[in-house]
Amino acid sequence: MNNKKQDTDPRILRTRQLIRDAFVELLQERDVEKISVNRLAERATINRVTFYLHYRDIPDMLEKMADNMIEDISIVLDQSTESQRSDEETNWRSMENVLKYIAENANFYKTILSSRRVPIFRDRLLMLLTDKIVSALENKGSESNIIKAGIKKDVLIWYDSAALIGTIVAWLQNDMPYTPSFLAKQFSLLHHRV
Amino acid sequence: MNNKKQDTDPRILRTRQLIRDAFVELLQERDVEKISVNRLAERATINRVTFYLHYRDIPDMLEKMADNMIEDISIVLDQSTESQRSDEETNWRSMENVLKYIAENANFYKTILSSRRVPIFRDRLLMLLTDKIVSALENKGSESNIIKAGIKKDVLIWYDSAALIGTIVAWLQNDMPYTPSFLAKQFSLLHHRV
DNA sequence: TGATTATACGACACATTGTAAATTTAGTCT
DNA sequence: AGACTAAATTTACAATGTGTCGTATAATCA
Repeated sequence: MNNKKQDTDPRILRTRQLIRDAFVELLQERDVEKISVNRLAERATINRVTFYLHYRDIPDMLEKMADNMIEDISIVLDQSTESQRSDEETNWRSMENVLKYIAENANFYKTILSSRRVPIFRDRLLMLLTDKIVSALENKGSESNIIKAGIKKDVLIWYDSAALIGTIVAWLQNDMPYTPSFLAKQFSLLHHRV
Repeated sequence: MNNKKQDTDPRILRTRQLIRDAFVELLQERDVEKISVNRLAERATINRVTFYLHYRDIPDMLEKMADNMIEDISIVLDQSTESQRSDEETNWRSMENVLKYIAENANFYKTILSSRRVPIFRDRLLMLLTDKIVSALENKGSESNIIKAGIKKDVLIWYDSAALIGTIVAWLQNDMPYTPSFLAKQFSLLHHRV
């Protein structure tokens, strides 16, 4: 793999870290439309051309940053489900661990997730959570009370995954007034109200 | 009021309509980052300078379009609650009417609501629905089963408002596989599962 | 009809973009 | 340590986009 060099060369890591930090800084100051490669490079104390060595343009940069975010959170999820049985208890633990991880990196996640003009991070997280909910539902099977109550499965999936991501964002925007553990428990109550 | 002229002069109305249509068209073709005032004016068959007579820049245009959208939907909401008080039946009718209205303008709403890079319309709609849910909850009072079950009120509001908007967007993105009436009924089932 | 004003047109200074050299600097490897 | 490799810098360039001038034209309204 050529990735090895990309992931170990300290010059590359340093530059990417500088770009990432500068982007988060600028995003706290202004809308994303006003963030030019010019300003980004200036703030990151790198040359403008160097930016183009790493990313095609700013949307490309956002995508790759979102990829990394999903990778990080997936690792947390995988660690939570090591034991492999996908019951209620496991799902609740997973959510708790994800929230804890987000809380530990609150500055980063608050900025990128709650920034109104950069929905890509929210979208990616939504996809991840949707997958999680789908597989949880499939394990539950068709005898679920929800389905019996006349609620369509896809509507339920749309509803709950959007609810999860929206609540997490609101929680961050309000500076995390509840502990990760408490919020995870709230999700558990809300999600299984039937 | 000076607004009168702004709202009646056919030249102004025509120009704004041209801009709006051109924007929706372009948004279906490319990401919003690639929509310049240049291209927008060209597609709208107006002079570029004319755009600046109406809007400061593209974000300003988006805001004003979102204002109009909220205005339109608020009218639908007000019509639904004209005579009646705010009981369950009324809330359900309101939602049904909003969904019907959106379905009638599906092309416009699908484009602007489901476009990933233009979250302002979704955000505004979220705020509107949040208000609606808050007032519905307040009418219900504190004897609500939900509150008794240990679910925090603000968490519930975050959860359900995000769920509503997310489901509507998913419904549009999937080309409205259910009728407005059916989906409103699904909301009713989901929202009152306790 | 005459006054008003939205729009068109051409032009301007300036910023941003994306790319292409050649060169310097820093990290890696033996 | 010295040689090799590649990342980063520097400078330059054409193309595009931005926001704002006058001034002229044409549609609207009273």
